[in-house]
Amino acid sequence: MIQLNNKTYTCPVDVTLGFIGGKWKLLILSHLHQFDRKSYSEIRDNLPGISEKMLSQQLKELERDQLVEKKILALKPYRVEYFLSVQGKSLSPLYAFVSEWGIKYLKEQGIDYLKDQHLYK
Amino acid sequence: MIQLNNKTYTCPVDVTLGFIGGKWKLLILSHLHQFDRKSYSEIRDNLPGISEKMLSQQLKELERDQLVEKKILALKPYRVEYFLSVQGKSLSPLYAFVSEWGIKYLKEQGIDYLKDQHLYK
DNA sequence: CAGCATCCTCTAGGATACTG
DNA sequence: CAGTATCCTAGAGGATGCTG
Repeated sequence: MIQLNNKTYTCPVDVTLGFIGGKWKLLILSHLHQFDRKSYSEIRDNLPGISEKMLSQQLKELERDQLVEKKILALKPYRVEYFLSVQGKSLSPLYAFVSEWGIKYLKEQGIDYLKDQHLYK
Repeated sequence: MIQLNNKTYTCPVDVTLGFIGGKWKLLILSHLHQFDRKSYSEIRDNLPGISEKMLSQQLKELERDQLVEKKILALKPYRVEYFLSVQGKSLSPLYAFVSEWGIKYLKEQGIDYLKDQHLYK
């Protein structure tokens, strides 16, 4: 067992899951990976089903864990943008692989995501 | 939105997460990746904290999703072994990356997992 | 040994309304 | 626009005991 920051992990995989585990983290991260910089409402609108509570909560945790950074663009009207930090970008191969794997799986099921992407908005 | 098997997915990442999401799946899969073939009790003992209910439930789902296969070795005494299917092995780069990332993160925190692995049993 | 069946807990996550 | 504050619930996950 690995002790770190008052938490216990069973193995390195468990450690990584501590950062990206849960229902939304990987979806948020891979969206930022795909679209570079996004406002709060852009992320929300690109993740159908997420509640505002979950979005702000997960973003806050991702900031705390230094995977995501926030930049305040303007105070009135209040505008921000979120983007992957260096640490967050170090997981880029993961976002890419998980997305590719999904696309490949869909293709095996007869769904051409890349071709029909406009249909899935 | 992508429709597949009566479920709705927001993007390919979401599709992949349908297979490996949750608290235990990736841990089970990466263990089988690391150790090739394992009996039920070996997996259980290598995943501290997992309940038997969770283990058998997750294994069953992984079998259903064709990421894991089970081979019955003997009937009395009943002996089985679990191992990654071809589909399960297609996620190997993921297991490797997630583990490597965790090891690298630990090293940045001053923990040399590979060197001190014997301490974490 | 490999696992169900039960029952239970708890918290991740959701709905809604409100604020700077 | 970008969030917070409350309140609430489903279901993921846990504990225990039993079976072929």
